[in-house]
Amino acid sequence: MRLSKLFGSTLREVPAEAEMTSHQLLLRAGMIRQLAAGIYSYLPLGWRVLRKIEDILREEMNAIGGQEMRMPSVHPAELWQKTGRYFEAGPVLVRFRDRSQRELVLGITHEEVITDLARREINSYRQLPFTVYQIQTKFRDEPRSRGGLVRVREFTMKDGYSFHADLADLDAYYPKVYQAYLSIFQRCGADVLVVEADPGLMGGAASHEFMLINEAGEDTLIICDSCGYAANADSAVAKRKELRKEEERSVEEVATPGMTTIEEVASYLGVAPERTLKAIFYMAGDELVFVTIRGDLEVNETKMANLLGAAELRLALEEEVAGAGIVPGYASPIGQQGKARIVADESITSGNNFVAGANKEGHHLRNVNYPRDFGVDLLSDIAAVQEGDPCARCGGKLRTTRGIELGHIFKLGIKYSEAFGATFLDSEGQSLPLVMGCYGIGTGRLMAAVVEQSHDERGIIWPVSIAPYHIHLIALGNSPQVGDHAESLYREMQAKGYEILYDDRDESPGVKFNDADLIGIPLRLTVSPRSLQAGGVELKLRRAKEHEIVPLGAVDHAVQELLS
RNA sequence: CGGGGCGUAGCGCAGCCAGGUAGCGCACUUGUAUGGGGUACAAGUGGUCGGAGGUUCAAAUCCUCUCGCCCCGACCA
Repeated sequence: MRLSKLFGSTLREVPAEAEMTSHQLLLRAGMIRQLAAGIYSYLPLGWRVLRKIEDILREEMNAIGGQEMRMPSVHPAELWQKTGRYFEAGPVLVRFRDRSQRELVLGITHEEVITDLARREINSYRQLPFTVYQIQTKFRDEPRSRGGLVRVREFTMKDGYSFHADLADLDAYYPKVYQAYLSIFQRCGADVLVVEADPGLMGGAASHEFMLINEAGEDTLIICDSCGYAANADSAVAKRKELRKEEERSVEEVATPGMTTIEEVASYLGVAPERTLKAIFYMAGDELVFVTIRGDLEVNETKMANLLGAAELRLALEEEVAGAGIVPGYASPIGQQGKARIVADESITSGNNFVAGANKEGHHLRNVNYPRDFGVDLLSDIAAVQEGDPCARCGGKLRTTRGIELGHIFKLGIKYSEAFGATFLDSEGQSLPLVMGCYGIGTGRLMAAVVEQSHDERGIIWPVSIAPYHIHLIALGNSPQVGDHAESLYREMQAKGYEILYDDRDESPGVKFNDADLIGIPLRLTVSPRSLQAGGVELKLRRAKEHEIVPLGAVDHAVQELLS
């Protein structure tokens, strides 16, 4: 490709809307352009990168038995109503009507469509197991897109689905996908950390996320350096600090005028925060939920939402709390049955003689004990893991970091097959639901992640595997000799099968070098009067500092060596 | 959805407070010179100032409404 003819140009200045490094570089290098919030065009250079990522995805998915197929992006709403996700998904799912008033949605993922297909196509255990996948456009009307390609509304996703006769077979297949994913990310040049994750709206028993460690990432990760435990903060668990149990004393009311926060109450009464019970109120849909947790801990809202099976969860307003007959700031878990659903973190069992609210303005209670003094509707682990907490597995110190989710794999189980009645007959003639797994990777986000990880102050540094071209050929000066050599080198390398971008523009050396560094093609060849005088062509790897001069006849060999 | 910021030429910005018929840098076009890290000089092209309404003799500038974009948070398959 001749740079003089390439559609899409490099930008000297950073567009004002770009904050994240990958966003800035992809825009500046002429790879992508924004059309609307979270909606991007891929220019020829960016598109080549994306297609190379797709090719790697295909190879790796095919290698584990995946069959590529393609499903539509517009779905009948009915399909989504069957699983209930029509309502659970909320405004992220775009809904509209066609000319005959049929309700339609834009697919945010394809469990519904594939399960509906499987229901029709699969009758017998003899057809199992199988895996299908597609590389297809999704539209999710995100509350907020951000960071260029990191979080967009329209995006391309590789989504795969496997179907099994039983859970054991899914369990046996799942690690193969896991390995294939590791291989995909490694080949694309993205260093990932696999973490245990929260399946969320997808449902199912277990899931793993493949995360790129990055400060600008949207997810908080919990990591144990001593045993290797790694989890998304939304599902991470830690060992709880057990408090010394004292002899249970009887409940005693104390005046705490104006003290409504744990810090105020604890210091006023001279007790440690972990010797108090915190009360937090949520609205799950339109139900008021009273959460009680040890004073030194925080609630993890994702764990909460999962526990309650709530699609929508938000902090309750003070009026909503007061309206239920509970005194905000002095709420007590005692005697609240019927006013709200009472949810407790397991930490309330880890100590006793707690300070809690008295449900009376300006008063708290000492020596509150569970279950002696109050009952709860649900008792579970809903505490957020914090930096420095002890690891649940080995007791080591947990640390937190941020990450970008590049891939997510789920053991779905029978959630969808049950909803659709997707069953098969086993060898004994018994009708059973199909057991499913699903596996997703966002291609554009992966592209952005590689840039996040692999760049310097001058621009992108593509790995050979997904670089838009292998070679960036630069001709300097306007001497006919240079021009002729560059032209014939361009043709020769093209004929040998190299993907080569030839900067044939009449630009100054500085412009050409800077553009080459910005675009980030792995190998740069320079032909100039100076290089010819030195004996040939200058070769330089984008990631290297030094260059070498190679005679014209030996370029092919040297290139082959450098690119492998 | 809550908080903050910004919409003026393809990109980056000034002008707005104190209304008077739009400017700078880069890019682009042409020419000359230059030719190893965004080269110099000269001459040019390009904008209904996001949109609508209002105030005024006069609106990029003041007022009202509206649309869009970014950042933080909420949310996140």
